[in-house]
Amino acid sequence: MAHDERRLEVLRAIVQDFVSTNDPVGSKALAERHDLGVSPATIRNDMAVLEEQGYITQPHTSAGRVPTDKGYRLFVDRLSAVKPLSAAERRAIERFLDGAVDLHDVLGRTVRLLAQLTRQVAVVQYPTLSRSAVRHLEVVQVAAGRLLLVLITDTGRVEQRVVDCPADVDAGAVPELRTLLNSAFAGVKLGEAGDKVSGLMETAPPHLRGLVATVGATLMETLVEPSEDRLVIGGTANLARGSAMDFPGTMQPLLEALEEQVVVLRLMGEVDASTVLVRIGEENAHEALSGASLVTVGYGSADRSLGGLGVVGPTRMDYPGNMAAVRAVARYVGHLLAES
Amino acid sequence: MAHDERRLEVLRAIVQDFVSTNDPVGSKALAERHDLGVSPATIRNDMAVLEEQGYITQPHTSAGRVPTDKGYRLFVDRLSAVKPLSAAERRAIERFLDGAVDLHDVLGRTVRLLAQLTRQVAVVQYPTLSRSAVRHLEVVQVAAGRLLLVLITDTGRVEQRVVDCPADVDAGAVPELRTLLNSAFAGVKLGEAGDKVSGLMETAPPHLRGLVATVGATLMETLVEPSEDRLVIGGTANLARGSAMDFPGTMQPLLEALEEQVVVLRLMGEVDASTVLVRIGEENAHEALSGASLVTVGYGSADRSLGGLGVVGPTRMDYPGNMAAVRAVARYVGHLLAES
DNA sequence: GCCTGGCACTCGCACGGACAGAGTGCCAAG
DNA sequence: CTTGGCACTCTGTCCGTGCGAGTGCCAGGC
Repeated sequence: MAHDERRLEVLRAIVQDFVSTNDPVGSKALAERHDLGVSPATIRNDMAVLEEQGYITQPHTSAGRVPTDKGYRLFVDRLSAVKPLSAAERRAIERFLDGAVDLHDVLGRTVRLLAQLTRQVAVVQYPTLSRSAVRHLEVVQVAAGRLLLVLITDTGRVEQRVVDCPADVDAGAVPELRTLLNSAFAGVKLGEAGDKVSGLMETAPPHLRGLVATVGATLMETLVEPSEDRLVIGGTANLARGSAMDFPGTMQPLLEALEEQVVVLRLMGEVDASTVLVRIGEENAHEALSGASLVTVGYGSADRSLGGLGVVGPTRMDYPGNMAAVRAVARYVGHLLAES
Repeated sequence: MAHDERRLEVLRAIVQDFVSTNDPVGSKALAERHDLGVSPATIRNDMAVLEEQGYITQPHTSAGRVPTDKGYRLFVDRLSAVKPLSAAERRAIERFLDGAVDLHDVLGRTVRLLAQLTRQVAVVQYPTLSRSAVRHLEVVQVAAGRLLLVLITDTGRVEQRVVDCPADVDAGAVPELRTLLNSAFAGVKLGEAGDKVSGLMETAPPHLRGLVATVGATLMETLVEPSEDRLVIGGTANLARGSAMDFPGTMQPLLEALEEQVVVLRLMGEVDASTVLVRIGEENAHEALSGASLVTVGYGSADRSLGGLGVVGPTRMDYPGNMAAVRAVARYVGHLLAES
């Protein structure tokens, strides 16, 4: 029925106008700025229905309408067209990300790029350890009874741990240990490394047994536990830009939640590389995020996902634009890390 | 002259009251809250002089007085007693920092600790590469013509670079190269490594020459250039706490400057482990920092400084408290990194 | 049956005047 | 040099008013 369709069109217009102007939008302004082909009065009727259904609301009795979380949700699910990036933006992505020297650099550039592209807070998760594979294990003796263990993954991530050994370590044993560990672990996915550790205890030559036991314990912690899924955050200055309206009172709780990382990390756990996931306002169970929206997606090659990235901003954000930017950046980063 | 001394006492009282209440302080309130032994009228006279000398100012004709940057400066230089940390705080430092597993973890904990202790934005510089020494160099072949170079410093910092070689690398050459590099560089201070690289070109066995040349070039970049003096920042949520008054309008420029890092890094270059450096408001040449104060100090062992750390906040901050916290944390971190 | 123009109504907000309170500067006296 | 007193100058607040935006509803037209 044309009737229902126009009503959705009205909702779309409201969202678009409100996002770009940050003012509650009234029936008259809507009729002027969009070719809806009907008069303000008709739009008012539609708005009344939309409000009854919970898609929009009015801040005060005599102000225009503002989308609710539910309204944004409908907009994102059914009303927003994919918004292709401009050629300039595509070029910016390449120019920005190429020439990164190591993983840290890639992620640092990514977060700055995303923040700049979307003018929101950007968040990038370090490649999750358990999904990567061991490329190399390095053992360095830093003192008589102290070894430094360095793990290099095929995503370029480096983890290090100091291992205190009960007895002094024979210098000659270190290269042996290194060879042993590498032949056992090279190429093994971190999530599956736990079994190997116990296997190694038995097959190791006798004179290395003690050492392997000690090192193995630390290795277990490092490999198996998803100990620190780190997060890189950037563009927090963007929060302070339109703040007054966007975040009621203060944005302190939001900043705290971002620094806390754990909340965002949990959300990142749900991402997947094929679809951009949008969480709007109250949909985020966590209180501090209830006034914010997240646009996230997984990155990685086709066969495995490495981690997630995305942006955080006020519910009043440019969803189509941000979704496009997030997806494009994730694709590029995925390729970059897959080939290295 | 007792006269002058009391005037300074008045300034101290003004700073203390203003810092704790965030309200311009008037003569009457001062007389009540502090035992200055004189009447409000006398204090008014002193205030008039202090204002003429530029130490305080009044926001409006009929409001109390507020310290100027110059006033804070005098306070910091001559009026503030060292404020020892409470036993609880000392314990918090130890409990918080012990149990860190690697360098990244140490710095992450440090920045959180400082932010929590001072309720300001905390900033910690990664140990500057040029002041550290090489502990180990690792070479890993990740593809036929591609090597991964991992540098481990004695401060526990790890740097990695991918090296693309023009020709395929013989697998047997990798261990040789590793041994060669380590015997040449182990223990060498990074700042002095440049000479070694050129020396190495000549002394290397003929079949490794080409490889050494390629790897050497990358090594030079990594070792000699103070490429990325990274910064860890935390507690930005503290900026949003008292914001309204503390930062005129928006704190966006300050957040941007912090993310930019370069401004703060330059300031960090001037620190030294023996004295806590305080920069107040306009003393920071940079515009974005003109409304903020920095309290910084170097950390490291007695014989060499590794980097700087500190806090950033509104000029209206608890200088003695922050100075004490910054110094105490720097000492502890210095010890921690020196022994590892 | 749906759209439209008209109209009365409701608020929020900006403006302006009045007022109280805080704080000062100055002066004359101790 | 200090002190109490006093007049003065502001700011912040409260209130009342008017305006404008926007709505909801109704009766008439396509």
